[in-house]
Amino acid sequence: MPATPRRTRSDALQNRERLLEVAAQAFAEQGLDTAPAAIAKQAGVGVGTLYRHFPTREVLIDAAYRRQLTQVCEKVNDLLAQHPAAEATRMWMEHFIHYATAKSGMSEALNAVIASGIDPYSDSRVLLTDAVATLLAAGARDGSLRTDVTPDNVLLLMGGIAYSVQHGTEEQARPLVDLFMDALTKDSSAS
Amino acid sequence: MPATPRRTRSDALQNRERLLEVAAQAFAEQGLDTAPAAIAKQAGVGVGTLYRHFPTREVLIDAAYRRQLTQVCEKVNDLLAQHPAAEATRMWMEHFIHYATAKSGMSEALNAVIASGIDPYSDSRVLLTDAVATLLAAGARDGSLRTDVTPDNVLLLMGGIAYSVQHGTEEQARPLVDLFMDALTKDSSAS
DNA sequence: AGTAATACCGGAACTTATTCCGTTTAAAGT
DNA sequence: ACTTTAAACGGAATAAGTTCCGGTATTACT
Repeated sequence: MPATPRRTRSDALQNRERLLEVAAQAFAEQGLDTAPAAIAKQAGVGVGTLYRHFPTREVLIDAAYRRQLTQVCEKVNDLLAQHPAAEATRMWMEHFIHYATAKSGMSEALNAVIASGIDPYSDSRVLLTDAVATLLAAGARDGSLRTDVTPDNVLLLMGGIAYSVQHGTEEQARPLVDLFMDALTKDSSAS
Repeated sequence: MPATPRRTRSDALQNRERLLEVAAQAFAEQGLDTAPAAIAKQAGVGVGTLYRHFPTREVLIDAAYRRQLTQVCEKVNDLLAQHPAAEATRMWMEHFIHYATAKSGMSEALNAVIASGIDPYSDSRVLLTDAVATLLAAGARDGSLRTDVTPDNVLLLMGGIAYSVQHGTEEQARPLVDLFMDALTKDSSAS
């Protein structure tokens, strides 16, 4: 048994970084169904290398969009600092939707991440879940949001909205966000 | 130019029917990712025949689940005949969810159909849209449902719920249905 | 019934995604 | 500096999905 926790090779790190860069650009320009082989080639590595770093399409997408997603999720803290929970939530959802419409491929990516309950522990999913959890917790504290909803519930429905937006415009998503917010802000003593 | 609108060959019809039967069973037993080749083989035809009748996976799924979906959608009329619109809607949603949890593969199929805004004119999608539209219209008539929501909006969110149910239990879906119904029954004069 | 036209059939060929494995090369120890 | 070790590499091999085309069987017509 090799008890040598040898550290990661430097070329491996570089290749990984390169792949991520290329993938992010390729996804944005040509959509999520860009051929893995093409990405590998442009990054100057073999497909084997790509698959070793990112075993499935999902993992690659997840990693490629992580940075952007991080930005979206960080917005939560800013918003909560300046607005009551319910309002912050609405604003965040709109921010989220805006992002989904603005960045080509983003909503596809979001859905790939959100809808894949298969792997609830992907980094991006954790990121999103935490963001929503923070909002819900704040809502519970100031009493502006109902307490019988889980972050997963919210994410799932937001994924649905993002998906619909993908084929429509930001304006078309508005009614859905309104609808959803109405539901979230309703007194939680129902039923 | 052959102006002979020759009628469809009888063996073609039989094959199509056979494929549908086999596909429905295979999907139910082994999930939606059953290999096309396997379905074709069990139906005793070549893959070419399968693809001619059902050009994409979606079309096949759509066709295979049509009958079951029809049943679910027909329930709308029964429910509306005996209950006010809002209550009928809630009951129908629960029926829908129940179906999604009971029939293995059903929620996958539902999502394949609903989430594929790509082809808004698939037969099953029309079926579902009509069902929801009927409910919403009834709600508008008796004033129990808000009027600023489209059937597509509703379907999309129901798809999300169905998807979450796929990985959970019927009970876990309840809060989401409640949430959604709260939103739908809320006064539509908002904002 | 016999024949011509053509819709349909089956599976081979092609394409694209994923896995596997012999070779290379950076890292750690001498 | 040199050797050892195994992590990482590239691309060939495999698997799965989809298209294409030569052959066959059904229909419509005589």
